[in-house]
Amino acid sequence: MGVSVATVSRALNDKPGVSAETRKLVLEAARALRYWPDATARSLTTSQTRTVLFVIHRHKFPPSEDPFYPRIMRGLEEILARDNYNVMLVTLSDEQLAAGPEALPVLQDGRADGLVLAGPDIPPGFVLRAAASGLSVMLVDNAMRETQIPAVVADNEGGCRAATEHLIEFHGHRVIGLLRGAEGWATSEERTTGYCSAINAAGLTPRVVSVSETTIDSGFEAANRALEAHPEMSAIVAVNDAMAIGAMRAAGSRGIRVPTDLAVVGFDNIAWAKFAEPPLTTVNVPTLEMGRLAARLIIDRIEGELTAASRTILTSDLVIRVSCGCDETANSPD
Amino acid sequence: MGVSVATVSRALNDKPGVSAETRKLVLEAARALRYWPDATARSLTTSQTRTVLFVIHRHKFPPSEDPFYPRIMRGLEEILARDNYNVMLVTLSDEQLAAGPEALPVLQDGRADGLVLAGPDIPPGFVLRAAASGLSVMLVDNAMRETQIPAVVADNEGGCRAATEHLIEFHGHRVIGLLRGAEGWATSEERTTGYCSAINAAGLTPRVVSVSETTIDSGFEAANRALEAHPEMSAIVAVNDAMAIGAMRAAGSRGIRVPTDLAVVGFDNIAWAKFAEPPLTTVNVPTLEMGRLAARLIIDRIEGELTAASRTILTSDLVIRVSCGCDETANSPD
DNA sequence: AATTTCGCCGTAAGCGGTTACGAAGATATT
DNA sequence: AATATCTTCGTAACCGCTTACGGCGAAATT
Repeated sequence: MGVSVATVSRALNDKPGVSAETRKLVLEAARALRYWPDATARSLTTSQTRTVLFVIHRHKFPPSEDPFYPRIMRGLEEILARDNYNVMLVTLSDEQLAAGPEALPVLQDGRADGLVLAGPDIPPGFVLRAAASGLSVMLVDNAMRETQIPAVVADNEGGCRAATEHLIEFHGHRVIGLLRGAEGWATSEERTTGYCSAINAAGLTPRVVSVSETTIDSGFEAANRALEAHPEMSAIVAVNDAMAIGAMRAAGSRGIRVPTDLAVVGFDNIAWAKFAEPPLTTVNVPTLEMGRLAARLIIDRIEGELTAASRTILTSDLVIRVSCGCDETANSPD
Repeated sequence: MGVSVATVSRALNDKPGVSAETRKLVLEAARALRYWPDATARSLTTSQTRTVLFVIHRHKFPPSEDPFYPRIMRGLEEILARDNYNVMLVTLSDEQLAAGPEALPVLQDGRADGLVLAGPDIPPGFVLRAAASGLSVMLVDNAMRETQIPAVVADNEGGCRAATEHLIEFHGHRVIGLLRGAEGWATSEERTTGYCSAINAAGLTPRVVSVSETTIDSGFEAANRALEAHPEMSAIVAVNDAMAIGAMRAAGSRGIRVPTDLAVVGFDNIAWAKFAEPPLTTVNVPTLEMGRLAARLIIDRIEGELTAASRTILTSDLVIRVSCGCDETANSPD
């Protein structure tokens, strides 16, 4: 009603310089006319888009057995949405990852304020160059110890140590095998470190079997190798749930009962661990929380309130189910 | 190198009116300077953002047991990215869904060219009003028969009919139960229809048990009810894999062996169906393809090449594993 | 009563592209 | 050689918003 665009802008953005009554008038008119300021035009002047990119290796976002990264993305979106930020999904092929961020228009054309790089498959060079290109960058489920990029990760080492300690101290196991993945995969390395530290602290001998993949089938195979090499083995820790389930199958096929004759512990607490036969004791990775935290941190970065590098380690706690020999009634929540 | 912005714009956009040599010069310069046209500014003039929103009920995106919708989103992203489109994740609460699209800035501030509404939880009113607001709209995994909105869905009826027919014709079952979900859930309704049509065509009697949820536990319970009511039942069809797994557990707890004494078939082909004990025969839902197809269709809509309403039904084919009594070697691929 | 101060608001520039329009040079037509 | 046509390219307006700046009237100060 005869009020200038400048005043409207100020009123809608809670900026000073508008009287209370005109502000109210503008707000009411905007509501009545269903008027929403154009995000594009706004971005052009403010040079902030209020969108962040969730960047991930194409093969790590589904198809995969467990919605690990989707859950992270969901946590991210949940918190970002609260602050009127949006999240775009960007899945990248090996070639794109190798070519680097400069070759990707999405990362270069000013479409986003920040990147959340998820998963350990993002090459260090990619991360560094992305960070150098002026965008706010966060890592999730990616260690990159060597860099200064802020990251949020699960406590892989602590979680695996806790699981191993539980087997030793609570159940009194003395021969405990570890089924681990390929060398170079940081997550597997860290979990192995946790296992070894618990084993060594108790004065026991590590029994480690490595396989290149971390699937049910490779867990099956690895468990068979472990049980053949050490028939006296009474417990197995696997670096992920798929391998643990494979290990339980291997035990079954050899007439070894879980948990009576063999305790099995996994890692990740995938959705189906609870429904395995028997329900699998595992280490929970708080994926939703990882996403939520990453959201908070990248918003702070984008808005310049946080500049220091940080490494946030979320605790991964043991979810006790029957496969480790505990009573089912002793279940921790979920 | 002494060339105007207009020429640069024309060269970069493959527009006519630029000589081949200047075009080459511009391209080279752009590459050398790592110059990318600003997406925001471009959007402002062209009034197209090249982004589409993947809208879904917050509880249907993970956390959930199976990455059903994430896989659809991935298929969507894959094809959209080819055409330089981007996809944003928007999860909505019940209240937001009820309030309607007008109340959501993301849908109103010109941030996107189109919406992909996924899952059956989007209220019809929401869909209609979203479509009326000028955005291109697509439905995925959502029937909405009554409307004119283009949709891509799985062939729930045909899939369930095929599964039931397989049990009747290939294995000769005569008493086949159906474990279905709550009334009003369209997917469950359609699958039930498919079951009934096969049963009726064979001159058999439908044996249907309804439960309000479709979880492993409710499948367990429903199967117990079905087996008690009809001890002669030799096969069970469940409207999803979780219930089918519950049914297999119920059989096990009653000393009924699967598939020897009871055949079980699920629906959805969730990731873990393959690893169930025994591996579950089920009906595959081509989630990736649904996403890919939705991408193609919404791009066509956005670019105005497609205006007619359409309903695309992707065939859901039977994945034969051992739980229906077939030999494991008869496996179809994945 | 004249002046200063201050709150409120409008005018206009600018964000970085795209594109209609017109100018200028090259080529074809007479 | 003069004119018409075509190609190539630059100038400037515009997209819808934010914000620096200045104007204006009311309140405060002298």
